[in-house]
Amino acid sequence: MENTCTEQCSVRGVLDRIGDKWSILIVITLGQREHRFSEILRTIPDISRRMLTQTLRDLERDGMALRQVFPTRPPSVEYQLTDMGESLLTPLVSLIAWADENVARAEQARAAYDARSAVGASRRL
Amino acid sequence: MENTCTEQCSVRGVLDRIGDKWSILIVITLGQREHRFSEILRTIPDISRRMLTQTLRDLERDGMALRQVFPTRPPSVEYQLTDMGESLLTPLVSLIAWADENVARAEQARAAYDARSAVGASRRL
DNA sequence: CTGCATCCCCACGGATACTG
DNA sequence: CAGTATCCGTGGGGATGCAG
Repeated sequence: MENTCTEQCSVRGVLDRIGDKWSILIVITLGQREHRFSEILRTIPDISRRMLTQTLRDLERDGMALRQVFPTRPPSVEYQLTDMGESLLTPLVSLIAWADENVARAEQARAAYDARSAVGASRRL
Repeated sequence: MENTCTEQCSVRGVLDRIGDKWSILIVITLGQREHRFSEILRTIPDISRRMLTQTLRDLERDGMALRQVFPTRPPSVEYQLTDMGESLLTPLVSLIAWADENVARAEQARAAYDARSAVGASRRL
């Protein structure tokens, strides 16, 4: 099984779209229920309005999210996942599960590695 | 279920580590079998030696990959996944599967969206 | 409230050349 | 072969201000 384009291309395509800093967080947020613009802003405290708008547009463009404007005063906008967006939740949940199970181990590995490197560095002085 | 730290934190941690441009591709490559440095270089044609080294180091640091040096002339180095690295393959495969099933739909959605936008833009002239 | 425009910074990562 | 070192461009994304 050569991976030069079988797996690689599809993952890369997906990663280029949802592999950015915010897309997945937004998908997960909308996965819980529909949200208004400022609700997402509050749920993901460190995203800027600029990036939220932009990422939401991209998700909409890719058919992952739906944007629904209510002509109230002041106007309100609801965002929700499309079917495709919902379906992304499944693999995402696997990833989250993996993350929960492995963060600790990764952190230990990292600490151990850094400890080793520090020793090496001091030897080199 | 509030997500302000239940899901978000763990995903963010993972994403910050493997969400970069190359990590996942390398994990997938090593998932097929162990590889030497230049083998990976050939499998992922557009990665630079600089980034390959760096990403490999990070994966090693996080306990995802193993680095094994053979003192031959010239020296050779084998990289392989650790158990943790292997375990990441599972959620990754889900993601790849999702990607394969949905790239087409996403592309259509994107084209449709762009077509709509183009119309809107010309109306605005 | 929602969202677009502008300015600006910095770190991600490419190209290249050098070492063990 | 497997890196390391340096230099440098690009663009992702933050801050801010304005508009419907």
